[in-house]
Amino acid sequence: MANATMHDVAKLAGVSLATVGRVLHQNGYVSRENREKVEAAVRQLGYIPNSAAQSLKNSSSHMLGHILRFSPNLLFEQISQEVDRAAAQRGYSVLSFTKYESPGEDQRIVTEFISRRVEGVIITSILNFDPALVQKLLDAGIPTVRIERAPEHADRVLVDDLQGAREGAAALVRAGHRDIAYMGLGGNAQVERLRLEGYRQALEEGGLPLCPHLEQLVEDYSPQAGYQAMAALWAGPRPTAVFAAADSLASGALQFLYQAGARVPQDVSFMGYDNTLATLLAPPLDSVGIQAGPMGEAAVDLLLRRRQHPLEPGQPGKEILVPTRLVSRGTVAPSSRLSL
Amino acid sequence: MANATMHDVAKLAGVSLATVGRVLHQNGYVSRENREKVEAAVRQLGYIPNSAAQSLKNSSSHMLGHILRFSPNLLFEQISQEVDRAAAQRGYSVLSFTKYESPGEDQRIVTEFISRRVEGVIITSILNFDPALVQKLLDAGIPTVRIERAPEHADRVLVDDLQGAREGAAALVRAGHRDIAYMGLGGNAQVERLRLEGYRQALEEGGLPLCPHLEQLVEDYSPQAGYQAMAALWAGPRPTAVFAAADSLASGALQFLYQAGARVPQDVSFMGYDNTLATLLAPPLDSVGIQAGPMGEAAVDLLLRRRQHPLEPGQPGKEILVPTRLVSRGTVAPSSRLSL
DNA sequence: TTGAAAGCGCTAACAG
DNA sequence: CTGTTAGCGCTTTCAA
Repeated sequence: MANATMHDVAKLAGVSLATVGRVLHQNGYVSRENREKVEAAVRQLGYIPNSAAQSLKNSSSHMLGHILRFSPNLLFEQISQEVDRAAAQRGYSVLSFTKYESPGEDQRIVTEFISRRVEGVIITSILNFDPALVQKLLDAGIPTVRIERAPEHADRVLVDDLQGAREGAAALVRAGHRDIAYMGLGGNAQVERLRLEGYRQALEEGGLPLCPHLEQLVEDYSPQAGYQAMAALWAGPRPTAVFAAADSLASGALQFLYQAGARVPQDVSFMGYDNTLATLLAPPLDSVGIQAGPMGEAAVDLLLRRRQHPLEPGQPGKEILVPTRLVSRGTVAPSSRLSL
Repeated sequence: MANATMHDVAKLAGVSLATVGRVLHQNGYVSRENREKVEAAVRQLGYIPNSAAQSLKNSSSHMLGHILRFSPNLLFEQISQEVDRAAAQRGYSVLSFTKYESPGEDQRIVTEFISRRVEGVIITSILNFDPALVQKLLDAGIPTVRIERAPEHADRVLVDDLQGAREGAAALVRAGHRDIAYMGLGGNAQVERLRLEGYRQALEEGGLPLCPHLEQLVEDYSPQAGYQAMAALWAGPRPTAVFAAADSLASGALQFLYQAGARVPQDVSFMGYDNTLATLLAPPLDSVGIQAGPMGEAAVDLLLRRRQHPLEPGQPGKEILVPTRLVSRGTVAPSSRLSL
């Protein structure tokens, strides 16, 4: 029942603990004969090292921690997968916690990470994660990296939202649209500011005026918010194209258009953002893709590299900017509205 | 930098290790005076126990393992969240692995679980997970529970798919539809058999004939498959209602209908299954909801209970059937086709 | 009511 | 080339 230990292996092979250790770690000299005896014993017993003992001895757990929050789109789930995969490839396992809004939650998670002696922590898209607790991790010698929403001073992996949004809106401009609406989150968090700014830059670069009534700023990324925003746009002077700063908003916007009987792209062109739900919607949407794979890899690498060169207090953190990738599926059509 | 140990606490408090232990575990007798000294020292040092040492000593890791596979819908992500949450509430952390199809993957994951001495493993919706490896877990004294796809003999948490599908199709029957199509996965895995069977039962109970050409069996749960299935249905004698055995299939079906210019529910009523994407689609879909919360809880509880009463070899595993919950959003309309 | 001490399984320095 | 040994940090028995 209980697992075999190195001791059992040594006894069965008729050698000492140290010899077993040498074979297992392939270091030091071991006679061919003993090596084979040990290998046979390992196989026969199905010996698997006890990682608690290893952790204790080496003070290294080979685990990373990941904190994220549930969200209405699939992006964080994707990032979670990719973080796990990247970690696995580097011999690490990931302890994930989904943060819920319950008092003491942050505290509990951080304590758990410290207790488990994780070797790094990834915080995905939670700007306000209690800074004192992040500091507590750093004090415990645990490097921390942020994905997507991050304070300036932290190590972080960000989406190139300015460029991404610019590219998304530019595609609409290039198709000849002049009345291009934007829907996205309000507030002045960096992510939202950059997406809006990218949209505006694209319009200006296309020689188009910015119309406040075409900028719908909503309160959250729910489909409902997208629905409302689209309803508002449809009531006023109608745009011929819409750029939604998240596929989840696009989802709601399409629900409104469906109900209103307007068709995409015949009646209005559409561009989404993040490329998570895009393939699931009707019609499948053009969307500015966020690349979860590279982000997960970058985060894990940054963390592991910090083990050699810890972030000195006061030093600015390292920022890795991951480019977006626009995917076209036919919801951007040439503008049919006469422009002269 | 490195964390304080019990030793540090003892020294600072001027007592022995054993006394610190007593305070920490609230057992044994400790004088009020010493208790307060220890508590003060713990606070001052920010002492957090090293769980590797605890695991080693207690041979119990307070971790569970979870294996799941990436899927095109959101169900498994939901289950993953709920498993994590249920485990956290019971003082356990979860080590999750997403299984990719790469050789040696199963082996690697199981070895990792045994090495970490997880106290139970949840396998979500992977019927063919190498049985020899599951046996290896059991041999190592690690109980295992399956979610959604499970061999008969295993402890398992299943969706009541027969009842769920019956209820979903029955809603269409009640609305007066006589030509109700089904789209779902072929093959004879239990999940798929039961959903199809539920659909058929509902039709029979409504006195409707079963028409083979209305049963579209596809190869996978992708939107593309749903699209194709809907195209096939739309080409033949058209149904007035469609029951999709997964929201991801519904997603593709709606894409086809959108393109074909048919409207839901005016031209065809629609019922989805699993209720994951339903709120994101246009129009938001009626769907038979799978309850990830109760499933996650049941799985964790089953696992933890097995620590007291291990599953004897030969004994049949325990099965927990979680009911579905139909959610209406207006895509089932009365049939307009004359029935007499 | 308290402390000393053994040992969980593993690693690695040291002595042969 | 091989074996002995001292811990890593914690729990718990035993003796005081």
